[in-house]
Amino acid sequence: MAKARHSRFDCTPGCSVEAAIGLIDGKWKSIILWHLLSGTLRFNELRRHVENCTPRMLTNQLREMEADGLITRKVYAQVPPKVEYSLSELGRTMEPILRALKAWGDANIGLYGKPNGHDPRDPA
Amino acid sequence: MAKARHSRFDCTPGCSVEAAIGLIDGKWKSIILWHLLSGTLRFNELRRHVENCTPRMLTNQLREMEADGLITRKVYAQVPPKVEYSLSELGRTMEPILRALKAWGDANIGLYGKPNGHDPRDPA
DNA sequence: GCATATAGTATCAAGAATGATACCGTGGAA
DNA sequence: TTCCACGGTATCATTCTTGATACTATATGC
Repeated sequence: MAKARHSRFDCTPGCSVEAAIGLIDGKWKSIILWHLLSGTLRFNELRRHVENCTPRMLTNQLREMEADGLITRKVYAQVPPKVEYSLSELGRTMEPILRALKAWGDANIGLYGKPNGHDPRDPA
Repeated sequence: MAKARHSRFDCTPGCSVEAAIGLIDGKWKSIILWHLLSGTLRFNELRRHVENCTPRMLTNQLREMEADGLITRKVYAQVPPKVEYSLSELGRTMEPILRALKAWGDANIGLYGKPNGHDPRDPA
């Protein structure tokens, strides 16, 4: 988060929920985390996995998650460069969340996607 | 979502994750859903639960979630008006996600908040 | 000498999300 | 007669987020 969209300070009952979601609500974060669940990936590997994500955004999201302690960045002093991203221990603790999201999506994706091959809101 | 921040159409492997999170990434949505887990609430009850949320935003988020089929809006023909919000059946299926978020937040909230009773960034 | 691959960065622009504030109708209570 | 509660809406402004595009350094292979 460039600047916390979900505040981390108030503590109404929904606070913890807010806190947790605040860490994964970047446009690509959940997807990145999901892919990292399967193992370490290099920058360009991530780019290939997360299509349509510009390098700027990818760097952005990775840096934010690194700052949040969710992922680890390992740089190899090589040329051409080699940088590996992986889940930190903390990041791994998000696995239940990610799996719950995945499960829900798998179960309900038909609702707003391709029940009959196209989305109703899709003009084509 | 005024306009889907998380696209609902691509289908890279992280797709379902994206789809699920797309429905709850409004600034207040997860919190609203969390409170509705405990039962039906009226508009102003929600306002009291979700502090700092302007009526405009509350309406906004509620309408979006209604459009997404997550919540149900029941209007009573009374004066003064009475409107009740509750989780739809679909909304209820999000409970595992919400609980996972809550569990994570509860376990890790100390990381970025009040490890010693107050936030260091809190002026008071 | 030249192109290639890697892991980014810089700059600018657009678009989306959120906030602040004021306002609405109505029926009942004071 | 005036005020309040309820469930919002309207309008404007601001801030946050995201995208597009071009660009960098350097060792290696051709």
